[in-house]
Amino acid sequence: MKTASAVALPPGFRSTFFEGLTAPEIKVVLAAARQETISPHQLLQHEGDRATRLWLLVTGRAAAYRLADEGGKLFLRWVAPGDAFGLATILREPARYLVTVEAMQEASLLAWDLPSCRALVLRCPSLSKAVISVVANYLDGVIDALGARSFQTAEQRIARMLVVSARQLGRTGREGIELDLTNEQLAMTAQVGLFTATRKLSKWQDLGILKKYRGKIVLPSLSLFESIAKDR
Amino acid sequence: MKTASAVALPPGFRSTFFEGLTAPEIKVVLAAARQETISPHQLLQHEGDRATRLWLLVTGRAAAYRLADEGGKLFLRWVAPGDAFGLATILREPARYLVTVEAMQEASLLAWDLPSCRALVLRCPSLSKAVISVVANYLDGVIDALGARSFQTAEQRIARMLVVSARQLGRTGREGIELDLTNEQLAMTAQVGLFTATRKLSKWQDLGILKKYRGKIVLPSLSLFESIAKDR
DNA sequence: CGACTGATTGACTGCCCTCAAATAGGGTGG
DNA sequence: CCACCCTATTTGAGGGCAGTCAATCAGTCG
Repeated sequence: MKTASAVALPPGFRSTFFEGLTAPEIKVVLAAARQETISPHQLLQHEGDRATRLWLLVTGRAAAYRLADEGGKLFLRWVAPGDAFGLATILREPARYLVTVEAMQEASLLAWDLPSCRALVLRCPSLSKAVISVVANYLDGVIDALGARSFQTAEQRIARMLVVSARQLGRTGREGIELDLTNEQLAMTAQVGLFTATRKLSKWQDLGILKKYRGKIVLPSLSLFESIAKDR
Repeated sequence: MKTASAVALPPGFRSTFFEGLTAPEIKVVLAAARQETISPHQLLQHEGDRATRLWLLVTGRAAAYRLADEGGKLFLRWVAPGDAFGLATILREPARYLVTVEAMQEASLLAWDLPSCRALVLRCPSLSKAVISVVANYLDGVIDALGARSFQTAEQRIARMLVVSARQLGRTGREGIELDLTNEQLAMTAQVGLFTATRKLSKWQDLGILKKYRGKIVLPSLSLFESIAKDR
């Protein structure tokens, strides 16, 4: 039986969110989804708001962060295609979003509203486990970030963030992995001052281990930065 | 029908882990538990090990941390009576503990092994939601810690940790809230050098807003430290 | 009364943040 | 095609928070 809203996924689309679900379960989940589109700088969810939507990013890019008291943003992680968020929607009644998620590029996503989530969680018992998996993953990532912030130097954190970002949103170009990041964005994600980030990048460019363009960084080799991030 | 191992809980024992479960469900869960005891400095779980046990702390105190590369410990949170951990055990097969949990005092706990967890999760659908709640809670706490590390001064972090610790493991004495913490422990939990912690505590003692003894801190008023932690 | 662990204080160092000012890239409109 | 603007980037100088080292003191327990 066909559903009225046939969801179109890009060929080869994979999501860890679906791992652990059976094929029929995935079909049921997809059938309940609505497809949406969003523009850069728009908020997908705002921390503290009531959780009424579960999302799965299909294409594009978003960032999850928490707002600090004085207007600062505490970057938490990139949201890449295949990543789910708004998971608080699964919980029982009084659930609120933990973080704010903002689109960085034109993005398309799947969305499930509150009634759909409640229905799905009853029909697919594995769904809860999938959610636990994803949340545990986020937790792991944030703990890593905390460790980096506590035990690593600014240089190491920047190198680490280059590696992490490259894996999540890097394109493979002819000179190496291309990253669409401004110095300011990199600084924010690596928990480092803007000027510190600029200095380190300049130094690395002088050393010839990366190339910089306006709003773009090209890394010929990731392993170099992996060792900078770990060592010492 | 009575179970062979009747679990004895202290009067008035409450756990957020049980919120959202119905009374019969709680009974089923408790019936499957084994009661255990552990001594200070013993590890309840070790990060990276296969998750084979789900725990609920009944009495005593434990600490969750992650081991850094060079032997350092990244403190994550206190584990107080009513707190559950080892939640990775609920997940499907290849689950590993995310963090290390160490008993700080003589502690008694409830434990569920892998088969019990699998059985329980089938019998109690709400159990998964309870686990998600708890993990989300941990995530929230770690994000807070990351924000503190990024945006707050050493002094603010120490004040914050005094408040957090007082809430979780403070006793009410005649002079105020008593905390069994050494300077070194406080420094570790607040992500601050030992000497920095000592200096701030001395300063506060000179100001008369707290009293120190060997291995013990007494806070007449929490709100003072709340404002120190937030302000600026 | 030793021995050990925890606490204290001072002096020094250094990483990294802040501020100021100038430069360069890339797109737009005339 | 060029002038212009806005934003991203670069570089230098300075300063402060807090971490490190060293040495001493104090409390507790055997």
